[in-house]
Amino acid sequence: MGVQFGDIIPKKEISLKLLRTKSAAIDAMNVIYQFLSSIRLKDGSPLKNRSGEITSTYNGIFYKTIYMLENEITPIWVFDGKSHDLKEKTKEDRRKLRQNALENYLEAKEQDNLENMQKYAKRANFLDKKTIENSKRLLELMGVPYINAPSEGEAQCAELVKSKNASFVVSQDYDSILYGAESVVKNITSSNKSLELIELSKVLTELNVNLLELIDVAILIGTDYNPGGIKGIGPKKAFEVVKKGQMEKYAFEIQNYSEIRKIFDEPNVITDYEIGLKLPRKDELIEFLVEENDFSKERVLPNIEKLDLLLGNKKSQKSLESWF
DNA sequence: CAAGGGAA
DNA sequence: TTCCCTTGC
Repeated sequence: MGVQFGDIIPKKEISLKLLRTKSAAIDAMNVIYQFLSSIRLKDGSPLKNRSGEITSTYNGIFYKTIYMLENEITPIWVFDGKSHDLKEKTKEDRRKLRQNALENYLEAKEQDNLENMQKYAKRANFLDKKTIENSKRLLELMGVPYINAPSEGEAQCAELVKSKNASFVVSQDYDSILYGAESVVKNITSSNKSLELIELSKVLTELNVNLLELIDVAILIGTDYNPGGIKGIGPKKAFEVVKKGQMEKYAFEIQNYSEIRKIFDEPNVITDYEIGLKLPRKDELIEFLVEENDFSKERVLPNIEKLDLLLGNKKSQKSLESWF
């Protein structure tokens, strides 16, 4: 979900072309949940293989990866590790929301209410361990790198940008900038929706704060580690408080304030990882998609060939990561 | 969400 | 060619 900065954070529209030749650190969980809620049949049910296991996720990863490579963007998928203890409440809240949605879905189903079935099915996304493991396996077979973050994926994505192993983060949330990522891109899709670029340095200069102050703003509004933030304080007031140097007045009201600040300021990340592209393992890929998960062979084969071609060309060229 | 096919 | 809509598993 992330911090609700609202309209306060400056962003700009960009074209896909601007991202050409760059590497993207993808906040995998964020994107996978999007796949799960949007890749659906008419009745709102997700795609499944013959055993009833959900395959929308694999569909999304497969086609989005190819789409990015086609546009000369190198994806690096970053998966969450173990979340911080302080996130428990947020996780529990989300579980409840999903459970609620599931109950609403079942009720709509009983009433044969297709519209509500679609609506609630999209919110009742339960992701199991096996789906995550298989997602990683799929990327491996495709020859595309992924990283297991020790903790938050968004923090690891930010590390990749900071170390210039990626140029930007792909996520629908802004949180990566709090971890110090210079660039976050929202809405990388093939639809007409415009791409949105958020640049940390622009955010800081335009709002006239430093990163630590921005983190304080986020904590006042509410983060995953202190959901809800301080009652009565939204984005606008939060900036006022921080700019007037009044953070101390509120800090004591926030449980674990300094610990939360540290999560963003000194994120738990790794710096030793493998991000090279390989050639796809075609036969195993066909086996995974077609045999195990019932993708249509007719549709998958040309895409595997495309992937092979794209990666074959790409492996030789290495570009230095930076803007402009 | 992206691909694919048909309409514009 | 571009747009729109349906399908995918």
